[in-house]
Amino acid sequence: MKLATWNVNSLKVRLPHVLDWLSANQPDVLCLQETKQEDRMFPLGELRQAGYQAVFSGQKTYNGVAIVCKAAPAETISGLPGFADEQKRLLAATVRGIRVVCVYVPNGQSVGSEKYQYKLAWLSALQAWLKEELLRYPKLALLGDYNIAPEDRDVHDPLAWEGNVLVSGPERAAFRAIEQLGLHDSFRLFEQPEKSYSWWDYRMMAFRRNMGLRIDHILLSAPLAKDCTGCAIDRAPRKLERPSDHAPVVAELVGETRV
DNA sequence: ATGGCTTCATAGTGAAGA
Repeated sequence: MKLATWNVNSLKVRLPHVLDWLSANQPDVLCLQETKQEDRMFPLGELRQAGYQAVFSGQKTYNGVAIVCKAAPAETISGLPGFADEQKRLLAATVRGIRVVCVYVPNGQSVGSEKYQYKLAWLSALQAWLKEELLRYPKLALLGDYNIAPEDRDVHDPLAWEGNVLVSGPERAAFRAIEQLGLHDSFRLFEQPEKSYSWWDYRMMAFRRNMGLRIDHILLSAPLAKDCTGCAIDRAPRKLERPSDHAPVVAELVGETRV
């Protein structure tokens, strides 16, 4: 069982990359963020031809999430229950007995801004909802672009980034609060290369210089974490022409998890 | 260097991302 997440920064532009990546990697589930596409434009036909089904919640220009999967998705919900929000940032579906939650956490713009407050409020609502969702679905995976680098080792230059949005204390505290629900950062269950990142700025040749942040994560509840055999960031698509600024993250689970 | 790219909505630039 292979679970993956990828912020594609426009599914319209990145569809060829996504189709190639699906074909080469054959994940069971791929969560997408920043599809930036209304639902009526979603490329369901192309994905079906590649052997995938999908649920999606999109909008024009900004945000937008999708869960692409081989098996049928069930019990789909979109949006954070109890949190009024125009922005399409959350999608949950049950796939082969696993509750898959796909999130595009707000960026926050800058510490102290209105968008930063919205980010913290959103994360707080997410945490509260997850607490309930975990009671209903003990096998839960939370995948997405968290827009939080949890630790200094997830930041290429911690000093330069100190206190900045994506690394600030309150954001990291929100990340830890979610972990404390019993969700494990699958990437850190294993030994990893130094300076592992999932996002690099388009500017300054940041990718070539590996000036990145690890802000895309796959968190697993205990019953899934114990079956997790590996987690890796796939830098290959970031090297392509016209890449997304994010790389896919993949977690592998042993065994056939069924309802 | 408070920018550097990239995308989108637009039709010349501006917002937003991270």
